[in-house]
Amino acid sequence: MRKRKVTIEDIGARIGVHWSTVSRVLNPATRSMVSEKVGRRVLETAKKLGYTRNVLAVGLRDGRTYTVGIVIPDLTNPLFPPIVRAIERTLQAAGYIAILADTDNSSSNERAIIQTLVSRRVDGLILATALRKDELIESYINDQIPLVLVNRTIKNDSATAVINDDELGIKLAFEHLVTLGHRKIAYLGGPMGMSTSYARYQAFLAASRAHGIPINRALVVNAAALTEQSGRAAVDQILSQGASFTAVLAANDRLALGCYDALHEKDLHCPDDVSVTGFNDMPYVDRLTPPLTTLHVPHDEMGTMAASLLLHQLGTSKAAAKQVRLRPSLVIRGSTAPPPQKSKVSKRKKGSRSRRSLQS
Amino acid sequence: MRKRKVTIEDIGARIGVHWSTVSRVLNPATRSMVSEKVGRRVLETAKKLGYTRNVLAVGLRDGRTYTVGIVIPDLTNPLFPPIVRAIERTLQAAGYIAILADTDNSSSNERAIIQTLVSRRVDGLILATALRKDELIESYINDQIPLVLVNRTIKNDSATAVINDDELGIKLAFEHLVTLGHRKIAYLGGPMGMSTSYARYQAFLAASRAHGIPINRALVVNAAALTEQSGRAAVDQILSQGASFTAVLAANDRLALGCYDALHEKDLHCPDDVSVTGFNDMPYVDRLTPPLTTLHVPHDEMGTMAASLLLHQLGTSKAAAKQVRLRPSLVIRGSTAPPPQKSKVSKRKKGSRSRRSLQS
DNA sequence: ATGAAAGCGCTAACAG
DNA sequence: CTGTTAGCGCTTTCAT
Repeated sequence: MRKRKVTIEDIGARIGVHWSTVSRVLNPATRSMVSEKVGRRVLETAKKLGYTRNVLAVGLRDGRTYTVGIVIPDLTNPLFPPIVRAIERTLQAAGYIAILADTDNSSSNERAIIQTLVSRRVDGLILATALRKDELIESYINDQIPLVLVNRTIKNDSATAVINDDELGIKLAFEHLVTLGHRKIAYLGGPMGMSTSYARYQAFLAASRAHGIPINRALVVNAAALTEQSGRAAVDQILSQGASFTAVLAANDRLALGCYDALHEKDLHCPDDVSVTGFNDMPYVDRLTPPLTTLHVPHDEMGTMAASLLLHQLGTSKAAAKQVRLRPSLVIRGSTAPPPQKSKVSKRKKGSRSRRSLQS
Repeated sequence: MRKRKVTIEDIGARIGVHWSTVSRVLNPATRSMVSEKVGRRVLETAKKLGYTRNVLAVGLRDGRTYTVGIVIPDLTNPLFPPIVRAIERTLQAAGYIAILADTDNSSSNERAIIQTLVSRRVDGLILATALRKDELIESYINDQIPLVLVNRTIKNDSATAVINDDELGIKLAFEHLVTLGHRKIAYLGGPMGMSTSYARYQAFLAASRAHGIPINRALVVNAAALTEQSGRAAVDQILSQGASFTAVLAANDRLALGCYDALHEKDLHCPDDVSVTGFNDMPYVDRLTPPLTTLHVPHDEMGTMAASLLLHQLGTSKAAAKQVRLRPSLVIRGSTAPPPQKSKVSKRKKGSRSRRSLQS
């Protein structure tokens, strides 16, 4: 920083040994090559002079930076901090550090950011930004850049990834609703370009079939973004179509929150009029009114696992792509209950009956 | 990464010019020294070969890494993501990147982490971990390490810092409560070792005096941590002492949440029985029941400002320590209301009257 | 306008 | 056991 840093040469000069000797002492692996007393003196003066090894020089020399880049869409999305934290912790324990970059949900940013990361010679990348069809990521895989995807993955399984078992999650939520007695279940999904949203949507369709519940297209919306705002808009849209439903299965907690808003505005009560489920178990959703029934995903484990997989790749030069799916668990809270005797939804709507016939 | 990266020497060899020429072309500042046509050819082949400049080598050579370290206590505390994000955005725009490190609220971790950061030759540090008496930070300041404190600061004003105007915040909250008619206001503070908690506590005392409200020690607790858990414990403690109050002024949103819990458990209703105010306006506190009245602090601006100040320090070699205080604004939501006609708090308690006499 | 070479701090291979 | 040296990739003087 400001004042010139002390180097191994400085400390060598100070006690009259060559800097290579100093280097040996300072390096655990080679410490044994040096005599006891010289070693001690080196260590002493190193401390006295306040020596800190220049990791850049080391990196330059042996082509590893012990640095990995973490790329996420948006740090203020409560989903990510726990993941990032776990990644970091794991990396730190292995002597690596993390450069965190936020793409602001823009893939043009993403390109530039990853470019920066690469030019800084990160040893590997952990990306939470994958799209199902993601040429950028595929090109990095082609370039043999060690890389692990987290939370979302790309279409073909060419990447190492740590994701949720989305099918299981939706299945659990669906079964929960059905067990409560729901048959008219609206689905609030996300952008089809994301593996999570896609898988959850497919799982919803599958679960409907499995339970012999015909799919009412008027009750299914895949929103353009996983935000409260688009969740709200989606529910408004469903409501405006007048088809009746007693539950909303949302593919994501934020969508579910948007659903809360839409219901609230229409004076519909959750869970008395409409049950709602989410996905992710974001921090603080247990403190909402009502507390959100949702799928808990093990964020910590997700981060830890992603970091471990990357570390593994960095160790063994050639590792096959590998997918890990973590099992979410259903957390039943206050937002789900048996359906009302008489559904309030679309009661006042004209034509709700004819719409309802779409169900078959 | 895996395959050897292409260097300026590679591209020079490819078109038969010396690498120093290539370097000149690639560097905007020296591009003009090179002939038009050579320049073009260099750029072309650079692109063709997929050249990415090795920032490590540059860093080693001219002693700057264009990297700054961000140290925060805990990324999963909703307070920090917005700040970190703003810091990052600002840094990125200036060609810097951020290494993020989480101390896990442990100052022994912190020491090691900053050590790591320093050994990686970060150009500067942004710390959100300051204690009022913080020898570690003081030593870094002595070492002339460019450094900016954010959110919290150290006792003497020797550090550059971006903090809240805590006094103003507490004053606003207090006035709000007084205006509603509250006179028996409990205070929920945090650890006195943190500048924020300290300042807010002092401000509470000052505000009480200013409004001629005697301080009832039984209504004032400075909790050991800024968590929901300790907030809850603190309110339990106040409640158990039996002194009556109609409002709780919490020094922090998480403490306020803990207060919600404690109240809820005792069947006390907010705001009908007890009003509650927080501080920070964390994400989602507007969605609680009741929505929390709190002090909004401009997290983005805080991050942006901190990054800018650091950037400034990195530019001009010698900058005087400078404090920036951002003004919080009161956001009135559903957790505050006029006091009840007859306070339910401590009604059932024996001896509450004698306790109350402590007020004078 | 371009080539040559020094040097940033470090590790490892090679010599004693 | 310890000293010498090359070289990681780059920028920048100094020559030409």
